[in-house]
Amino acid sequence: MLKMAILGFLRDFPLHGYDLKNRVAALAGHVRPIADGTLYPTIKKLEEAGCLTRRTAPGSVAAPRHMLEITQEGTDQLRRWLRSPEPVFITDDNKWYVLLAFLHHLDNPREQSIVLARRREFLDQPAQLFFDEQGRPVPPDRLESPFRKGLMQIHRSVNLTEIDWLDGQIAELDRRAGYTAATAREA
Amino acid sequence: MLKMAILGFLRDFPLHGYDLKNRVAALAGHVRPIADGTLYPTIKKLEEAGCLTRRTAPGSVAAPRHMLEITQEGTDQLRRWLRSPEPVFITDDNKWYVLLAFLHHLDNPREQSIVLARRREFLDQPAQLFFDEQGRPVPPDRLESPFRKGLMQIHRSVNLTEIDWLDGQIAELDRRAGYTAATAREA
DNA sequence: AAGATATATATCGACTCCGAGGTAGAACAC
DNA sequence: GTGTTCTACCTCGGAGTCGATATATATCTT
Repeated sequence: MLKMAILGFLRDFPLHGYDLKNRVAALAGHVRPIADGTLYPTIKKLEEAGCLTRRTAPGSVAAPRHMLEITQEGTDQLRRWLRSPEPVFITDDNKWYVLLAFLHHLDNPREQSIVLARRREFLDQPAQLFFDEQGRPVPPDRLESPFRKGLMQIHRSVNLTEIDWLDGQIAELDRRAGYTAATAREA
Repeated sequence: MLKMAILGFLRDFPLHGYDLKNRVAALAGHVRPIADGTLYPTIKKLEEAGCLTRRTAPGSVAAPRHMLEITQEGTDQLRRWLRSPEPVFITDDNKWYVLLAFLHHLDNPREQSIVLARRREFLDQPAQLFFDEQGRPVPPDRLESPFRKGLMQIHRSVNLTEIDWLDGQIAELDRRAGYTAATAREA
């Protein structure tokens, strides 16, 4: 997840580690800062893998910065992750939202649409969150805990909101992909 | 998170590992199954810490089950985690929803209200998710990516839904806590 | 009769990430 | 002038989790 976020941000424009840290924190955990001990070793690994290069530049107020730039290899890797995300990126909300934040780097509307459809399919499964002693699902109105009731209520509302957006977005992307295909045939 | 979920479920009624696995999967990742290699060592650790005991019982169709029961020590531990959750349990949606699923095990409405208020306070912070090259926040309507736009839109809608529910719930709990205090003073 | 599937438990190596610690310079408050 | 905060980088140990692998039984399918 962190690797995707780093390459995704660098695809927009070059950044140094400290800046990256703040951007990832704002996006991923909203406000949960990403630890230095996580960020810097990950940058190092991406550099060793040839996904990014660094240039030392003078710091604005303090120590010199390492300006990071994404390479062609890094761009390819990012696109592979976005095009064929692992299942957990579809089902884990945190990871999904990070993926969504960089999906525009996949420049083919058809490919974007396919990823959104995977999420859409996942959200379609009705949520059975709680079960009784015999293993039978307990419907929201039978739950004794008001917190569990609220949890399911919120969960349902959130899902409907996202499904709504997904449907509109998928339709729009498919329309555009259709035009692109038609234009390509004409030419 | 997994430890809290295990003790939380066992607080309702005794369960064996396999059953626990399915319940945690349904709740936590919604559908993301928790790996065996995660569950069983965690159960073992909780047992060693005196938080649960196990009794071997014949399996319904297969190998013998280890029926797990929570101890007084385990109940105390669970309540401590619920009463004073670490910051990440407030800010990470996945973890927060797990906490919410077991908050009814904290039987004092005042304590429950305090936890909800912490979440409420966190949600009040306006989300600045994306920044431009100069580090200035980019408002949703200025974002070029429709995915980022959707992301912020959904995020906002979700927050409002949860805030609404939290406010109602906190008011109800405080009302009840007031009554309890009044009744206690009368007696 | 053989193979797949569901139940049920357990270990091990790998990976991700965090938290605590260290280095260092500039700005700002007291 | 001294302490604190913010910028900026880095390492090490540990916690948590996953995926692969192993074992075993019962049922259902072919």
